[in-house]
Order: sequence, then structure tokens, then C-alpha cells
Amino acid sequence: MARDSLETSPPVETVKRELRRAILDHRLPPGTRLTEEAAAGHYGVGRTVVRTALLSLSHDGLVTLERNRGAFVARPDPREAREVFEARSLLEPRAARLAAQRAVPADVEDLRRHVAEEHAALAQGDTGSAVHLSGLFHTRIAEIAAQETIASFVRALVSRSSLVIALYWRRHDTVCESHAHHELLAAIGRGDGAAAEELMQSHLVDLLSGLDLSDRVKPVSSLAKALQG
Amino acid sequence: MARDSLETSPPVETVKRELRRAILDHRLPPGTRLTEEAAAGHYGVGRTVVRTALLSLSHDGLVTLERNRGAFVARPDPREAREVFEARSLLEPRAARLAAQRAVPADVEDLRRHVAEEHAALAQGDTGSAVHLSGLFHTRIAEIAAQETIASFVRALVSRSSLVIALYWRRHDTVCESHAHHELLAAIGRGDGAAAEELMQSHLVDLLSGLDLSDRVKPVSSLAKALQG
DNA sequence: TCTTAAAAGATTGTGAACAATTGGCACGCG
DNA sequence: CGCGTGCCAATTGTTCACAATCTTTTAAGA
Repeated sequence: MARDSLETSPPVETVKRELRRAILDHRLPPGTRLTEEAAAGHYGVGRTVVRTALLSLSHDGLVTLERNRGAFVARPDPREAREVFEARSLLEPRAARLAAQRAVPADVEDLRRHVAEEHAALAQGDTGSAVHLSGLFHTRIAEIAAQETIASFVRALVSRSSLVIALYWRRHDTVCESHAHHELLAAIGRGDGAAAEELMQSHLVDLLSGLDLSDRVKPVSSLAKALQG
Repeated sequence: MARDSLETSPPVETVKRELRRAILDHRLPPGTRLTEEAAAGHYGVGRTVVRTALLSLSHDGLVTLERNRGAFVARPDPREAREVFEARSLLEPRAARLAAQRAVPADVEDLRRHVAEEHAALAQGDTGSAVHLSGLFHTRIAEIAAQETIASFVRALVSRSSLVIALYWRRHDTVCESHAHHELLAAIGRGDGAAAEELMQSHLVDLLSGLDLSDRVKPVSSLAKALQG
């Protein structure tokens, strides 16, 4: 169950987790500048720790590093947004099929809980958490498929999808129609791999079609102190 | 053409490239311990630079970091080896299809040169370079497909494949039958996407079948001074 | 007023010193 | 003789200080 094959030290791990969470919850909108010193002061650690965390996050595509300029929350352009979903539709349907074949009752229960939490978050209008939980659902499926390599890719892609959604989401009413997640859950629960693969595929197409990938730009919040929220 | 979306500084970039090359050429066999100080002295840089490079390489799966213990050249187990090829067979056939559809004459010429160099290396018995060039061929196809996201995954997977081959390759006569590469090249050259996809798929199956994934262990070279070679 | 250039400020890149953790080794006990 | 314990060396984890680089500001000239 090693979520990170590479073991990193607790402080840098903490900062990485916190930053990732802040970005995925959209508390740090895409384009936000992340000053090393500011983050270091905020988390009470040295700059080196923050630097390490930022380097890791940049590998996952959540942060963009510009030489001698600093780190910014990644701002995927429409082309990259399309690529992310293209890649997901290559990996996740197969993962869903495998997950359906291999899931044990505990796994299904776990997924059921995820869906429930996601539904609750949506009901409360907490879209930030909803997007996050929705991503966790997809990630969990890849993990159940017991393909650690693919799962790590899916984790990275789901993370970036969160950024894409923050930038280009069109239908503000439904975040990730939990309808699709319910059906997926059912298919996996009854071990129907073919159905799960099919459902995942169409679910991803749905997600992509919910984006507005015209070339307009969204405003960039300049201040990193959004962390305070 | 940004090979690295994240721009890193020249020194760390150099060390990273050198280390990657040494690992991919099997001059640093899997399991070799990589001491920060030793590498720093060898390349004439500070430990910080080496540390950064190692962290990057660990993200690509070429290096394993163990907390408070150090860095080692990654040693994928049979399970991980299988996963790597499973993932490749999800991504690369599609990439080959796209590459065939989008390749311009310059791209084809580039691929042709790669194949020629690979053939030459094989003829000279330089299997290290041959494996490396073979990987470059696969990577290049993903790049031609113009799917930067998928290409980055393929790069990581190809790199790990090099480790897998170092550990589990069975047929020492033919490294990566350039026969298959020639056919792929031809299919891409005539823009036949369907054929390219099919060829890539079967090529990957062939590669996997050339591995001996029984559970025996290979000896671990203890001394990192293999760099001298 | 606009353009240009230079200096000041801020931020990252790097190296060296200190602290913390780990693994090995010898010593002593059962 | 085997085994557990405590010390010691080696290596990593972290912080801090300095150098290099970039951005911004400011001021002078056309």
C-alpha cells in the first residue's frame, strides 16, 4: 500500500500534501505564484523543504517551475487539457475493467463510501471538496486494479484534471455527475469488467465534453496568501 | 519541443542527464548504491545538485530513495516489470497510430536514422547503446504523435524498461529485433496508422515474452565506482 | 510624454556547516 | 557459543549564508 514508492521525510511530505490539497481544492487557483520563502514561513520550515516539495509537485504537473523566476500553480492550456483526458481514456477504462475483476468486498465498500462523501459534499455546495473526492474515486479504482504503475499515472492525471476543471468547467451545476460514479460502482460491485470499462470510457467523454476549451483566459489571482482561507 | 516542461538549472540538468545515461547504459547496474557525496565529488558539484537530480530520477522510477538510507539504482521486481509493459501496451500502440497519421518527412527521416544507429550499435556488439537507442526510437514515436502528456509517460516507461531488460533479458542474441522497428518505420512512413498500431502492439508482446520473469535474484554490484568505466 | 538605461530590490541557485537518523561493531551477559 | 545492548562511524535531512539572475523602479535624455 505504498502510496509513494519513494519515501520522503515527514516535513517535506507534509508540505507536499498540504500544497497539493490546497491546489486541488482550488484554494490556490491556477497561475498563483508560490514563493519559496512565503511558503516556508507559512509552514514553519526552511526553504529547502518547500523547494523539494515544489520539485515533486512539478513532476506531477501541478506546479510549473520557471528558472530563476519561481514556482506557479500549473495553468494547463486547452491543448494540454485535451491531452490529459486523452491519456485518461487510454488508461482508466482498462483499469476499471481490472478493478471490477479484482475488487473484494472491502474495496467495493470503500468506493461506496467515497461516492457517498462526494454526494454529501455536492449537497452542501462544497464544490472544492467534491472535485477532490471525485478524483479520489477515480484514483481508488486504479489502485484496486493493482497496477501500481498505471495507478501512479492516473493519480497524476486526475490531479491535473482538477486544474483543468478549475479553469475550463462549463456546467457549474453538476461537478462530476455522481450518476456515472454510481453506475461504475454498481458494475464493479457485480464484477462486470466489460461494463465497467465501457462506463468509464463514456464517463470520461462526458467529462471532456463538459469543458469549454475556447482560448479565452481566466483572471489570475496574484496573491499567494489565499492560503489563509 | 520542451523536453522538460519544468526548466531546471544547467548543473542539475547535466548531472541528471549523466546519471540517467549511466543507468540506461547499464554502467550503473540495478541495485547500485548512489552516495550523494561520491556523486558530488565525481561531477565536481555540491551535494545539493546531486540531491535534486536524484529526486528527479526517482520520479521517473530510475532511482529508489530510501529514507535516511540513500539512493539506489532502481531494481524493478518481476511484478513491476510486467506492469511496465502492461502500461506500455496501453499507451504506445495508440501513440504509434497517431504518429503514423501526423508524421512529416523530417520525422520519418529522423526515425530512419535512429534505426540505422541502433543497427550499427548492434553490429558492433554494443548492447548498452543498442538498448538506449532502441528506447529512443520508441520515445521518438510518442513525441511525433504530438501528445506531450503521453510522451512523457512513455519516456518514463521506456527508461524503466531499460532496467527491466538489464535484469530479466533472456535472449542475449537479439536485443530488440530491429526487424520490428523496420516494419514500424515503414508503416509510419506510408501513414498507415492501423498497421502501426498493430505492429507496436505485437512488438511489445514480443518484448515481454523475451523476459525471464521467474523470481531468482541477480547479483548486486556493491561498488558505485563503476562510473569509472 | 515616451523611450532608454542603469541601479536597487527581490527571488532563486548553490555550497558549506550543523543536526538527526541509521547501520555496523564490539563488548558483555546468559 | 549465541544473543542482546550500547557506542561509534557514516550518511542523509535541514538550515543558513552567499552568489547569480531576474524584475521593477527610477531617473535622465530625446
